[in-house]
Amino acid sequence: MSKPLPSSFFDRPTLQVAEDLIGCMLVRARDGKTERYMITEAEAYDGFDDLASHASKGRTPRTEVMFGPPGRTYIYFVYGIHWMLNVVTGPQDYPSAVLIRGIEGIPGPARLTKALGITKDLNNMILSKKTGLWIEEGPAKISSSDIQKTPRIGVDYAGPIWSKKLWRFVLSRKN
DNA sequence: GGAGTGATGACA
DNA sequence: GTCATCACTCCA
Repeated sequence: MSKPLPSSFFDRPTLQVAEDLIGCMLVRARDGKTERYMITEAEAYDGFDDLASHASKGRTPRTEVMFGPPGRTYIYFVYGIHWMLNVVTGPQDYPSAVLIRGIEGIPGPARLTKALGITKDLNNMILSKKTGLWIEEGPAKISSSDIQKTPRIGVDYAGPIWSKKLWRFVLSRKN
């Protein structure tokens, strides 16, 4: 099988990484089993000025991970209930990440973390087999015409400029 | 449509 | 220390 994507994959512009992640396989290894799911939905959070990004508030203990090196996990807790899985992108000291919003069979960012048993324990970890969580190339190259670009979800508070950016990527197979 | 839930950051 | 806010999901 294919190998985990190297950190160099994530050391690129965030939007490009987000789009390329569509169709890749999210792999979770635990309890002696390895599960693979195709990524079907992802969102980009990019830079200091993106008001929808936690990093726009500056460098804090929570957002520190987003400023770190690419290819790591950024996992945080929201609404007192849900875990979110992000992958850090871009260079060191530049805050950016891609939120994995959905995988095949499990739409919804909080549902997939629940299904895969992803919690704070996996925050700020390198995506690798050692971690038990990584991403591989997908079985088929996804054509850009099969990827929809839409506004991000749940970020109206960020104002019209940032909430309207088409930084959400969704796989839409056409048959 | 609205509740639930607790970490986080802002302010003092 | 307090307070408001939240990158969501579920049930009505």
